[in-house]
Amino acid sequence: MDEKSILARIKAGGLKITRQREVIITVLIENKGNHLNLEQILEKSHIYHDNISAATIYRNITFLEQNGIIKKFTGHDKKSYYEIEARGEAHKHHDHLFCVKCGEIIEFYNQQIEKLQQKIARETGFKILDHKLEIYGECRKCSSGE
Amino acid sequence: MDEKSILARIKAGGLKITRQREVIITVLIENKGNHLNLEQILEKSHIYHDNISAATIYRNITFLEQNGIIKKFTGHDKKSYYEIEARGEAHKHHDHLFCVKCGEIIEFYNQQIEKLQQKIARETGFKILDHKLEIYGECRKCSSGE
DNA sequence: CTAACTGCAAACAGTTTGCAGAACT
DNA sequence: AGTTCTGCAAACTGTTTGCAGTTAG
Repeated sequence: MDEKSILARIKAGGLKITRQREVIITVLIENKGNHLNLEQILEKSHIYHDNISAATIYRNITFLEQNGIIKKFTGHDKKSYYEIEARGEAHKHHDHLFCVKCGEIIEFYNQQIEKLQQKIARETGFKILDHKLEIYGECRKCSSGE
Repeated sequence: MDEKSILARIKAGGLKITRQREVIITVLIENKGNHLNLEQILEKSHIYHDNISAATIYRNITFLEQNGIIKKFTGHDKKSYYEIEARGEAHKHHDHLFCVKCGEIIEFYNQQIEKLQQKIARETGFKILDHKLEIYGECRKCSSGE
């Protein structure tokens, strides 16, 4: 999903294109594949625009999340992290490995795990809306030489 | 893990057995398999003891968590939930299904998913320390009749 | 022009902490 | 007695909200 179509989506929602919104989206796209918390978004946004407040970021992110443009998750540190959805039409869900030493976050996708979840849901009579698999450990770098 | 051995563990740590600690542990054991947040622990504790404060519960829970006696996780509602570890020696990890409508939490365990995670870790050079799989959806009751 | 948006500061919710008194051993 | 623990209230942190002024369309 590129900036243009996100802005189009915003307009379609009867909302306005503001400098702040553009900047936030730019920052998220530039960091596609990363996972940013408020501070980080704030910091990076200031490169493009002097004064963007936390409130504005939260408000915009809420909209983006509700429209499936970004995905939010809560880290061990109780902060929320945001990540832009790379998906085209085929929504390719992915999960995360967190390195507890250096903080690196690695994405992965495993079809079999996704399928097993569907199986569990069937057995339990559960209708899956979403899921989140987080693995914590040490990445290659940290567990070898440090 | 029963109340007796938990209390023994506390003593071994050079700590004292207080009425509040006993009550908290009793409550957690009575609700083995459930997942309680602060309010719930507080409420259930008052059945046994008039005046237990939130601070005391947090402080004790921190100790219990650090000693692997209970497990904590953060719900979508940003509250922390606690659950006593049922494990004997063979630590049987389990994961959770959350009903977004009624709030019910169902546990499950799937050996294949655990194995696939190990496989992913191998491929990524990652050393797994812990993991968490949370599935959100509607439980049987809520998705049928309501 | 006017409805939506923003920054600010105050409000919130969950959790943590300092302190003086209470309780375990 | 001496140390650890507790309740209380105040402090903290991340997030949300009300408001008056600003801006996009």
